[in-house]
Amino acid sequence: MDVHLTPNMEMYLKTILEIDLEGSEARVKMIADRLGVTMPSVSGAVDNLRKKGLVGHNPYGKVALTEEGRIVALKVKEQNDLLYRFLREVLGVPDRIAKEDACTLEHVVSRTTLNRLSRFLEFVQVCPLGPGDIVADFVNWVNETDQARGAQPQQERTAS
Amino acid sequence: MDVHLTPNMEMYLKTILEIDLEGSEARVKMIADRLGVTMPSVSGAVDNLRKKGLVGHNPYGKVALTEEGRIVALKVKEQNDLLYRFLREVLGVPDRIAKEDACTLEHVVSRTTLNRLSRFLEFVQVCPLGPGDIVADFVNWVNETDQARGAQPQQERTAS
DNA sequence: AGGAGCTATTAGGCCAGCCTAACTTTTACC
DNA sequence: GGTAAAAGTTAGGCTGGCCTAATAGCTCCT
Repeated sequence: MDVHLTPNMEMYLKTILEIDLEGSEARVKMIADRLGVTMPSVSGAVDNLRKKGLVGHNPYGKVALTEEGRIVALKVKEQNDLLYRFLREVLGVPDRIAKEDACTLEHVVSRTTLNRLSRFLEFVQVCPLGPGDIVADFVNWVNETDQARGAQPQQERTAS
Repeated sequence: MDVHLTPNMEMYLKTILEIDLEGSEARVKMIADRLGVTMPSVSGAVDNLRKKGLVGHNPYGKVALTEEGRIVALKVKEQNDLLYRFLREVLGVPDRIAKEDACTLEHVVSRTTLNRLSRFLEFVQVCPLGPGDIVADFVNWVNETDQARGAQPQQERTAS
């Protein structure tokens, strides 16, 4: 019981969970469309996950998470949510980018760091140190310094 | 001039830079040892980078960054440093894990997020909002709540 | 100078993931 | 109920990255 999955396999699992949470049946085509891959790729991946006991699937049928698969998928989703919230709520990263980054990071960040991140989110929200809202302060500070730096634009727009 | 490299190629490049910064010649074996791969793997990677114009190398010779390779490698290293500092200094992640995570993340985090992260680091250090040191406060708060939660251990030690 | 031993390269194989093309099954509609 | 379209699978090929085994080149020491 410690399935170690590649990032891609985790993505398949998470996608199946998401479809499931929306109340739909996970079909190969649907998964393919969401992940932007072709159906044969999904067929292969599903077979892989089936062999690992994480999904149930008979040919031409729907794909369903097993008990264990669901646990793994939920863990991935949790990690995604945590990272997304941090990027959005603390760093103020634009929504689209926060989603993309969270989706990449969810597979590779250590448990330890995630736990710390979770604590940090809690911390800035409960904000047990008084009136100051750290996040708001950060946003204000960024805006102010952005203005002040108007002249010397740092290396924000990097050469491409 | 916008070489897009895989994470692995970036790692090779960064490793060569590091050896260089230590004042040594980058030899295939040295790179292999540092990255924990075999020499043939390095041979292949170096050839790859040479074809992209990022390193110079003639057979049985040393590997040296080109002008452009150096720029890319420095960028990667910068990203690593930034992430490492954030993990260590803000989140308080243990050193070894911070290094590992930074090394993974350096290749996959968006420029936007890195810029935000950089600003955040600046922010918590300049700490323009008064006496409170956010990081110290965070550490204290974690310790306090850790204690308070002694009974219900959360899900810290995850099943393995 | 010549051979031992280290360093490096080439050759060839494996795995994960993706693709297209071709085939099969299911579905849905007339 | 038969047939066309959609969904799914199988086959085969590609890339990146790693490995081992075998070969080739360097270096150094006697």
